[in-house]
Amino acid sequence: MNKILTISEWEIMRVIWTLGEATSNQIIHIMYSKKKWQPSTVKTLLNRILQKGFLKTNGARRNRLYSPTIREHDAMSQTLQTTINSMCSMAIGSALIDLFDDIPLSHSDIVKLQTLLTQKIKNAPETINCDCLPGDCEDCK
Amino acid sequence: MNKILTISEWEIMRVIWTLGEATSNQIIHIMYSKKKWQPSTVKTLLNRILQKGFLKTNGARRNRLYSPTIREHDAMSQTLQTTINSMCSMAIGSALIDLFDDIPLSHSDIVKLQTLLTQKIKNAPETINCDCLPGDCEDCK
DNA sequence: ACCTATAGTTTACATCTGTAGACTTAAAAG
DNA sequence: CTTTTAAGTCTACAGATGTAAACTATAGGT
Repeated sequence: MNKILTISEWEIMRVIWTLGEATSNQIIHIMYSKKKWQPSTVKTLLNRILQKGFLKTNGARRNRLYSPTIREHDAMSQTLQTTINSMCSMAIGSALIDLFDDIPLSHSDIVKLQTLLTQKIKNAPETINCDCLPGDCEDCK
Repeated sequence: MNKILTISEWEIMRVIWTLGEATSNQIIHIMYSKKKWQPSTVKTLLNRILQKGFLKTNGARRNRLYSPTIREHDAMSQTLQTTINSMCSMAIGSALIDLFDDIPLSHSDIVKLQTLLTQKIKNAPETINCDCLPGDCEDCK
C-alpha cells in the first residue's frame, strides 16, 4: 500500500490509535471539541481513511467500531520517510539536527537515540552525497 | 508565510538550491533527465513556487534567473515540523528513532547529533504527554 | 407494528496538486 | 527589418483534499 495519510486524516487516526478502537460517534464528539469539525467532516474522513486501508471496521451496520490496520509508530515513520525522500540526502542530517532543537524528547527517548547513534557511527560514511542533480554533483563537494 | 512546498515543488527547489540560481531552461533540462518532466510542467511549478514565495527572480524578461528566498535547510525543518505537528507528541521520539535506522547520516552529522543530545538530556522531561485527545489523556499513561 | 432518531451513504464544492498543451511576444538570427 | 525561436504566460483537466449539507435506512423505543 503506497497511500499516505493527509494532515486531516492524521487528526482522526490519532484519536483512534489512542483509544484503540472507537465508534464514529465518539470520534465526532472528540473532533468537535478539538477542532470544531462538523459530524459530516469526520464521517467523510473516516471513509477516506477506510478506503486508503489504514482503518478497518467490525462490520456492524450501526455503532460500527473503527480500528487501525497499522501501528501509529509505523505510520509515522512511513509518512516522515516519504517526506524525507523528496529532500536532498546530503542536507537531511543537519536539518534533523535543527529540528531536534524544537522537538520535545523524553529522557528515555534520548537515551535510546544515543545508543542507536553509538552503533550507527561505527559504519557511518565520511560524507553523504548530494542527489539533487543528475549524475555526480560537482557543486556539492 | 505559512505556505508549504509540495513534493513536486521540492524536486525543483532542490536543483535551484544546489545551483544557487538557475534559468528555467537549465531546470527544464535537468528535470527532464531526472524525471522526464515536460517543459510545461517545470514552468508551471516554477510559477507556483514563485507565488508561494519560496523563489524570486532577477526580473529579466528572458533567461530570467530564479533563486531561493529561503535556505534549503530552513525549508526542510519547516516542512518536517509541519508534518510532525500533526502527529502525537508522545510518539514522535520513538518514531524518529525508527526512522534513523534507515536515514544515511555522515560521521560528522552523528557527532553533532550526539553533542546536541548530550545537552538536551540535561533538561529532558521524564515523559512527554500524549496530546491526541482533548483534555488529559488517561489512556496514555 | 410503527415511528423516530441517528449511523452510515451520497452528493457538493472550492482549492490544491500533478501534469502538460497552447498561445504570445520579444530577443536573436539572418 | 523581417523571420524564427524559445522564454514566459494562459488555459486545461483529472484526481486529491478540506470541509460539510442532504439523504436513506434501520435499530431501538413506544
